[in-house]
Amino acid sequence: MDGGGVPRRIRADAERSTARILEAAEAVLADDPAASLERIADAAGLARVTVHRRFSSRTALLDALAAQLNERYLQALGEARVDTAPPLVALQRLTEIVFELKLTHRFAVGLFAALTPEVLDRLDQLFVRLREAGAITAADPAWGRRVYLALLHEVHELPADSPTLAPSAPRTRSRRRSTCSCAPCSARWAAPATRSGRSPASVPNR
Amino acid sequence: MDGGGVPRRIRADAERSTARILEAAEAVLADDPAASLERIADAAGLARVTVHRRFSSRTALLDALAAQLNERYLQALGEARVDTAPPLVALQRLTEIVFELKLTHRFAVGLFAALTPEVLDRLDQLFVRLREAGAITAADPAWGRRVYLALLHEVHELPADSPTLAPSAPRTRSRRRSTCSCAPCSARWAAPATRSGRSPASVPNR
DNA sequence: CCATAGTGATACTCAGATGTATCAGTTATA
DNA sequence: TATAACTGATACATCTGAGTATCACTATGG
Repeated sequence: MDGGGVPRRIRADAERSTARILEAAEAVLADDPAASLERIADAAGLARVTVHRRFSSRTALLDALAAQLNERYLQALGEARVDTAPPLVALQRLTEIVFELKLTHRFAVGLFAALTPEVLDRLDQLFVRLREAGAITAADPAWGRRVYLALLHEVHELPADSPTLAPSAPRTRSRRRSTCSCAPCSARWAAPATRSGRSPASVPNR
Repeated sequence: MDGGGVPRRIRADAERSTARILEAAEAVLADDPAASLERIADAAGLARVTVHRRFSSRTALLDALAAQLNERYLQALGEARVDTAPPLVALQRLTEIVFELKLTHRFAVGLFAALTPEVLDRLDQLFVRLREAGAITAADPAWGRRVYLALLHEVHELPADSPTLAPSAPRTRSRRRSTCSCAPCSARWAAPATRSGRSPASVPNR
């Protein structure tokens, strides 16, 4: 399936465009998952047509975002040496990195089934080791992983002025789109295709 | 602002329609938050025009869903006697009800800022009482509330065959839209207005 | 039973988004 | 420098959904 077609070398400057698009997409979509490709292109400082050239479809772009997140996760798992370091040490290292990931990949992080089985498995393995070490008691490692990620998520959703946390890291809490914190406003959940408001939120009040 | 307009009595008939629409909307939107009003109307067994007659706009419909959720929450808080019962007892009662709410109001539950300050305050008060009773140590009741809801949410997101839970309640886990569990498929996140796939998810893998 | 509220069917308008095509100009790189 | 890749601008075609209006029909409830 590689076909012996023409190599069609990719210019360095095109790769930069791709990177800028991905970056802009993450930023814009984190703020409004229903944002149009045009807004993403604007944020990237490129024309909409260029986005279409780099990504055959909107879906392809979103897939790329998910793939990027998984790469970062694998990188984080490697850096934290989750397979070899003492589990509690690994957990702390991982936490710092994942926390950062949740800030920088707010959109991708909210994608359904964003994480590949490989990433999930490696996370689960850490919880297996935590259990073996007696650090946790939960029988099911997947459950441990879910709770872990859920709690991290809640922390990262906390308002900046929360008395509970006094984070050292810079917290650029843009609180989604500022115009849409109110119930009626935010309720304009992903209005499929109209002039009416848009903007949703992945993990809200509940 | 009530204007002395014509009373325009509302027929019982119409109220039933409204209820059916809300019910259908919750079901359809839980499966696909970007679903069109047409699909909702279909699910309700009504014409799309009727939906527009009952709710002036899509936004109005979503607002109604949020309002309904808040009503249910207030009702739950009342039934659990969170203000008077021993806090741990209240917590358990509340948990059962909220757990049910998360199943029956999967969409509204995912709306950003769905819960009114009133509901949040009353929930927080319970955590204040829990702390006073020594049941928990968290300083910030809002944080307790968030963790509580987040964990409940994770439980309700667990796959039906999880070894961790052996729930007594019937668990109709439709796993969102069955066609869209895979990454590429689910990545078709709220494509604003095209023939390409749709369907997102409010609280996914992370 | 009858005035009236409610409904479905149909046909619109309007806006926004995706995706394609073309072409002229610009930039990287061998 | 010259080829090929990349880009922006522009113009389209197409689709989908929201929202409105009209009219004939049905069901409610006093």
